[in-house]
Amino acid sequence: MPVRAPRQARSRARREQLLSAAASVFARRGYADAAIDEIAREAETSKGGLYFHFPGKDALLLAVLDKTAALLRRKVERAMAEEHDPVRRAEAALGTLIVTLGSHRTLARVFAVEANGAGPAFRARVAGVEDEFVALVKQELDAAVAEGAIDPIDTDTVAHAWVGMLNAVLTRWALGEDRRSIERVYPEIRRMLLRSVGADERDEGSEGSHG
Amino acid sequence: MPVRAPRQARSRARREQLLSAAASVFARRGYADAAIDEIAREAETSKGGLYFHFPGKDALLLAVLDKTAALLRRKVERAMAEEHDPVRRAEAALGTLIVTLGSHRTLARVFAVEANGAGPAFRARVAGVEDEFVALVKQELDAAVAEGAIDPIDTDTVAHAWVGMLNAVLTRWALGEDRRSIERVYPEIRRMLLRSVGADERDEGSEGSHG
Amino acid sequence: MPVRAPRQARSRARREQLLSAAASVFARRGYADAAIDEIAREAETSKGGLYFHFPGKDALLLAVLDKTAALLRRKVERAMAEEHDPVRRAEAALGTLIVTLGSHRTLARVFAVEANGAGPAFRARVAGVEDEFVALVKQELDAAVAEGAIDPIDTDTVAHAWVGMLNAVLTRWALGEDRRSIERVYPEIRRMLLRSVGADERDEGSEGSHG
Amino acid sequence: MPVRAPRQARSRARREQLLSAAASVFARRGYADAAIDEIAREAETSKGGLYFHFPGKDALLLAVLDKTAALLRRKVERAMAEEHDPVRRAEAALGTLIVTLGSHRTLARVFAVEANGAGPAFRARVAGVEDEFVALVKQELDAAVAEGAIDPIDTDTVAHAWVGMLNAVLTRWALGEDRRSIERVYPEIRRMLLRSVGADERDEGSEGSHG
DNA sequence: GATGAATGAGACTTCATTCAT
DNA sequence: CATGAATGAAGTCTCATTCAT
Repeated sequence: MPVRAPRQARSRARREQLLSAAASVFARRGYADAAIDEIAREAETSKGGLYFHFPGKDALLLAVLDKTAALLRRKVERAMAEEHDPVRRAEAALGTLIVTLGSHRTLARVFAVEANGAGPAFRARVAGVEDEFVALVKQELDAAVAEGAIDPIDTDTVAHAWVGMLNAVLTRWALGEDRRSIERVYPEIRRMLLRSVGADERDEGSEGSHG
Repeated sequence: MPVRAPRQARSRARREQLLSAAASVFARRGYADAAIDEIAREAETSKGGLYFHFPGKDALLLAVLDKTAALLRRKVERAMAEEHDPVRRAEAALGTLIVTLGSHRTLARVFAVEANGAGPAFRARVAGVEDEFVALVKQELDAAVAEGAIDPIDTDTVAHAWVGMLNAVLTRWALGEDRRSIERVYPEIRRMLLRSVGADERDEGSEGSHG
Repeated sequence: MPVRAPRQARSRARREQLLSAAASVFARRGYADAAIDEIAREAETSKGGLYFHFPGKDALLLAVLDKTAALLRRKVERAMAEEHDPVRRAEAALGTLIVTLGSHRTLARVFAVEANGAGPAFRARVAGVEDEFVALVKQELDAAVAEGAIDPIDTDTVAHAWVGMLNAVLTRWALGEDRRSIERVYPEIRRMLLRSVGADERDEGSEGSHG
Repeated sequence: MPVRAPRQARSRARREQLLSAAASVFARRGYADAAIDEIAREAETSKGGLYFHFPGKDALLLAVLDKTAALLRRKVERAMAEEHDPVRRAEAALGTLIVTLGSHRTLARVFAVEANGAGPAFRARVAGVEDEFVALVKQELDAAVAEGAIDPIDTDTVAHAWVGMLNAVLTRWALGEDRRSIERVYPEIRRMLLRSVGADERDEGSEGSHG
């Protein structure tokens, strides 16, 4: 079946084009003001073509969200696997989030901003992903507390707060209101976060391989 | 003209009704999905009546935002005036933000969530207000550093981070995804924040008068 | 309130205009091919104006159907009230149906043809009206049987058949495939129907006042 | 070319599959709401395949109509050939129509209902077929009048009325609003029709072989 | 012959805004 | 000041049809 493969490949490529165009338009105009027409045009296809691949505008946003989530998961997992110390693993997770979204401003904006203004279903999707990362962080904080590396704290609240703070930083940056490169700001943030749980931060120089 | 005063009063009352209805509908439906009709109905007036008081839907949201900002400013100023120690003043500002929005879920939601999904103009308005509070906090942190009360830090970044974290906490809560009362979570957050700048937190029992 | 009355009047007039335009377009194009745009244009208003009065295309058809049904009911009731003999009353009902729809080709077509091709909901509406008339006829046939005026028959089946035949005649005529005036054909049909139940048809000359 | 025959056979089989699927979907959804996709799926082929066999949706309906007409013609001719008495021949024609469509609810529905709501071209096709049967019936009625078997009547009108009534009965039944089996109702209808032309109906027991 | 991705015209519907009364 | 009917631009989505593979 020499026809199948190329067909599937083209189809998948179209899907990616559409997803990427959608992210771009959502980021530029906001979900509500994004026109299907514009997305189709930017993906160099037609409205009908778009609807062949996605059942509706909402599915498009959901797909962008899911794709972003998958990307984040992949990167974070890899980064955490390289560390063994709990605090460092937690910190690697957060740092990877920042670095990854920090290099995809479009995705960052859709993920951190537009999804929130687009209705409960989308918010829920993002919240679910956030919770995943909160759980990841909490797990490491628990381990760190257990082995006495940091002060005994309410790890759930702190994990939420850490992820929340990153979210806030990312949101600000994604909105273009923070001119400084996000990577430049992060070290100070990290120092703050570590200090907030009484973690020792002597030997940070050795890592810097997020992303 | 003895008629003037009551007329003005009625007019102002209408305005308030409309503002309150708008906040309520924006919070419930989101800005994009909020119908002018529904706002008018909830304010017990007509579409035409609404347009007499506000030139458009956007003006309505902007007005809600401004009203909320004024409320926050008022409360925060008052709370800060009661404290003299820089760290405590900073902390009073943040606590007041939390307590105030924490008791106006509707406003919190419009301010922290919907305004962000509604377009650049609205975001800018909110960002401006946030910056005010960042500046306020930074000013106190600078003073605290100067008098050696806390570690020497990048006060700008930390101020942003603090306000950002509060924003994240508020957003989460406003979206109804955090079941716990916001006041219950805040003490742990505050402890974290103070610790993150190396502030001493011995004597917290003495204050509790935010709001 | 000198404003109220004229406003309501104008509103009602618009509604009628729209209903009439809808009937006309539905008859001309068929329900599926009727464009809201065309109906609005023919009613000399705008698409939005139409949607202010009717929630959707379906409601428009339903309203036309209901209006037609009401018209038929009114006329038939009046005609039956003028007769006292059961067979004549039954016959008056059918004759009025014919004469009334026979002078409103547009309504006839919408009622007898388009409603059937437009989906179950519409069909059901028409079927309900048909059943009303079947019941009316059956009731008179039962009376006629009871007093020995006609042969003992399955009055239910016959009533259905009578109404069905009229429907068939009307449909044909409404579709424009029967060039003869419908009133011209009806006498022969009536004779047939009466004969089909063994009714005596001596003195028909005295009546002719349907309509 | 030994390949020709099987190829043609396969092609014809496809056509039949498509026709049958089309009838089924038209009956289920109505012509306007029937999706080419669904027809193709039900025929276990693809959209492109369908378009190879039929130039368009309309051709599909027309073909279903023609097929149905051919079926009816065949059955009616056969049934009429078995009778010699004019009235009986007329009656055989009608009875066969009822019995045949009565055992093909799908075809009945497409033929008697959907074709009417689908536009002039389709209506005309059905009307043409109806006229054929009207002519057939009229011819027999004329003969019956000529030999004095029935009253002198307007045979054209009566023939139209007879066919019309059958049509009404079939329509009702096809729409599923008449729960009784159509064969069960027919005898009473037939009695009515015969009586309506003054035909004697003593010896009905001998026939029952329509279909 | 078959497939299914792509097209694009056109449909319905929504809704912020206007304005005569 | 208020009302609510009217406007019309803009948007999402459907689907018969085409065509490269």
